[in-house]
Amino acid sequence: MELKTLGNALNVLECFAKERKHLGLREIARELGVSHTVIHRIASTFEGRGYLRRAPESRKYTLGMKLLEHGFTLQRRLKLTDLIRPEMRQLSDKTGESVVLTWLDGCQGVYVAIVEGNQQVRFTEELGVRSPLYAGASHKTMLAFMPPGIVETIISDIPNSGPNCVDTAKLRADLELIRERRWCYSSGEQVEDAAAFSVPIFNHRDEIAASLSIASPKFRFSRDEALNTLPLLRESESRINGYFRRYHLGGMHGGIP
Amino acid sequence: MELKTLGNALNVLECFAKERKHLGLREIARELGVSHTVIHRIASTFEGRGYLRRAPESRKYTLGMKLLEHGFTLQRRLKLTDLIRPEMRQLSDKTGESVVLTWLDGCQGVYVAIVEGNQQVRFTEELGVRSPLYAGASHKTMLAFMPPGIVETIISDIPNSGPNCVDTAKLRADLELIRERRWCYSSGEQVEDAAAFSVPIFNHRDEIAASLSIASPKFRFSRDEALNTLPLLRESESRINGYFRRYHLGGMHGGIP
DNA sequence: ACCACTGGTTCTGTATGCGAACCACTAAAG
DNA sequence: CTTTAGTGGTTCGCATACAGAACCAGTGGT
Repeated sequence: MELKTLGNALNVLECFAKERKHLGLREIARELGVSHTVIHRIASTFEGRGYLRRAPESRKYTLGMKLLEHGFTLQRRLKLTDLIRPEMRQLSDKTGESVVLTWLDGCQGVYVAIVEGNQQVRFTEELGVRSPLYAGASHKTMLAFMPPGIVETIISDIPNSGPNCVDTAKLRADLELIRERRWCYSSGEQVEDAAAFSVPIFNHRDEIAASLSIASPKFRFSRDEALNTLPLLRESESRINGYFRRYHLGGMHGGIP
Repeated sequence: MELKTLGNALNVLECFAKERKHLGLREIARELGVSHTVIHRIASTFEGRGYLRRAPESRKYTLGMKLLEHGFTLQRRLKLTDLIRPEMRQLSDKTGESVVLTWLDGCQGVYVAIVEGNQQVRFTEELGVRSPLYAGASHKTMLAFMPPGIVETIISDIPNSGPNCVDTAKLRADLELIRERRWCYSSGEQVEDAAAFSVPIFNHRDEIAASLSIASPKFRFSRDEALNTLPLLRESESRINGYFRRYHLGGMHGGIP
């Protein structure tokens, strides 16, 4: 990070990312541990440019529409709305389950598109959520196809104790299997009651770029039930892979943070 | 605008909003009329934080996923995905035409959600596009219900010659009619070959907040055909209005820029 | 080998942003 | 009613963090 002012400003913006909607000047200042005057200057600059706005009554700040605009530009650029989401919708209609596209960004996975199934009980997840690559079918599927050096670094960074601890030996075996089969099934790994079935998506340079998953409550999505959907999943996979190749989407799995 | 550095940084970000995907350092610098060193510092800060990223081959910069995240947060907060878009989908299915939600932001309208109709030829528009309030049914519908003082200011700011010139007398009459009927039909106004039929959406404080429109190629959407859809439109209007009230969405039509 | 680019780095003067102390205001507490 | 503890907003001197010229290193074209 180079520019301190800009860094501060982005910190401010990211305060709003968590579920808190409205924040006061001093509230932000306290959280970031800087003077409230700093925040004031940042916030009013943001406000003037539409990145933040203020609730008329409480006078607190909220995210502004400008960010929605940028988000839309990006969605358009990733061909999400016009190509990929319709394809996902088809798959969801055929299987009745939720379909998720997870994008590889640096060393994390981001849910960028979700089409929910038509069942009463169905898997659902918040868009834009980021998580590390070593848990859950959608994420491990991507990890498996990353360059070995980077995979090593990521694995060695996994906390080997505490709530998020992972058996790295088993993980390595999993990754090997995923590479072999080009799919991954997991149950109750990332989300307690959910199971997912994922296949990898590559970019035009054959680098791993994303993963496409069918996700479901685990009681009706055993490994066998998942495997039944493989032909349908493969069909969508190949079409989406086509889009990635044609439009040079994805890739650049970036350096290690 | 208070902070120069942050202002510069936002300018950089907005360079990418136009349809150009990849930009080089000096390219941006030239456009903004500042030293390329400035842009370099800004860009690398942004890159480190995920707001920009670089294409591995061309080494040029592009928008980063972080902006997608913020966009999603905002969409979630506006209840777009879970409540409003499904309602719009229903309306679109019933009418066969595209349905558009236009949000009031300051003194401009922003297209925040579009559900396209099922017809071969149909109205389509880019999400996130901003335009002034004095043209097009969706925008005039909002203008009509803004506080009279602000309406005056907006009208007096309309260029009264040139390509975007508007007959302000006629506009005033239109607005009067819209207030009376609570709907607005326009044809070929904002988009040459399109017609639109709009109703206003208010927030919990009964301030104008958005507009809901049916949009169609104008050859199959005459004024009479539009009026036929009024009952359906009203139904959706009232439900969406309910969401706006319940969740305190919209409003704060802000000051004059 | 040259030129015209590119992104990246260094260094210095000064513009610029920082922060303690200051308002003016509101809402709750005494 | 006054007090107090909040709030957002403002001021101003000082130190610093940023701007920009000049620089390097790399690349692709001629």
